[in-house]
Amino acid sequence: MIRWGLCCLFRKAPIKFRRTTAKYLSTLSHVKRMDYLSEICMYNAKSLFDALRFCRGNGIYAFRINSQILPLKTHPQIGYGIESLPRATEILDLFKKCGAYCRRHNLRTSFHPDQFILLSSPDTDVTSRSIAELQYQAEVARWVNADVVNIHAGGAYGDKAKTLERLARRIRRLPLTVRQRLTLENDDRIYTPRDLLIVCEKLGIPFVYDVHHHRCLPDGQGIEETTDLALSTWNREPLFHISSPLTSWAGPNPRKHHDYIDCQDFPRYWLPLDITIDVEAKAKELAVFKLIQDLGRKTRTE
DNA sequence: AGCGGTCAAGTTGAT
DNA sequence: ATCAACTTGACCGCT
Repeated sequence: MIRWGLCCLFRKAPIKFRRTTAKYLSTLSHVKRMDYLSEICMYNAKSLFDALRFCRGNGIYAFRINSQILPLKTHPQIGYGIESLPRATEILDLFKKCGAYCRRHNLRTSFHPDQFILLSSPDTDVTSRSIAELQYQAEVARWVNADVVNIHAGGAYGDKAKTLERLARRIRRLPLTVRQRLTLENDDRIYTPRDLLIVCEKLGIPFVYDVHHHRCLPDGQGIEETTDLALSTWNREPLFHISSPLTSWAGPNPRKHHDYIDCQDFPRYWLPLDITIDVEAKAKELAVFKLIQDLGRKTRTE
């Protein structure tokens, strides 16, 4: 059975997550700043519970948690520890309640730190900030029982092979809480599945296969072969990504995501697999519903 | 109440 | 050398 995954937000369901900016926070006194952050973190923890309840009620059993769930947690100037927020225990308990809910109802959660999180950079300031961010996301992952913190390999820095070696070294040295959850995903500009599968196999890190990125940046290996190789890197339920191009595959920028998934883009080979598939589409939960429906209709009429 | 400018971060590639 | 793209809604502050 496929476990369908929703990414971070909702199009129609009235569930929102709040954020703030470093600029605004820096205009507040320390006390006011901590109060404000506490309020947002509390709100987000409650929203996460709402999100999980919505997903469970609608047949969506995987949910990707936004990196900003605790906004600006590792910002170099205004970063903070959860324990220094007012009502920290209440916030923590809410997150742990989300974790218990996931365990009880077989929901899977994951994190996907964004493009600035780079373990492969030659700049050690960049990597140490990235490691701090990964530690924060892994910490929240522990509270909510998330088993994936998924990143890309980063830039080429003029030499992909050297960069991948540097990446492997940094991954080996990560704290266990991070490394146990870390996964690598192919991107649409630089690192293909073929590049990353080698690293993943070598390090025992699972590979998140994004077939849309693979189509944007092919490597001569087919979808079926890549799927099999990706599956073999997982010591738990595999996680894959699907999306469709905004305009068309022939258009100027097929990398941009569409509101929905064109079920022609969905690899038939994936249909019988026991995997999680995150649906990366701008119509969010509506896109998940539509894809499930379209695939059902299609397979019935064939 | 509504709208517009703005938002932590790095890297690449177009100009 | 500079700057948009990547991705992206939600925030604050001003009208």
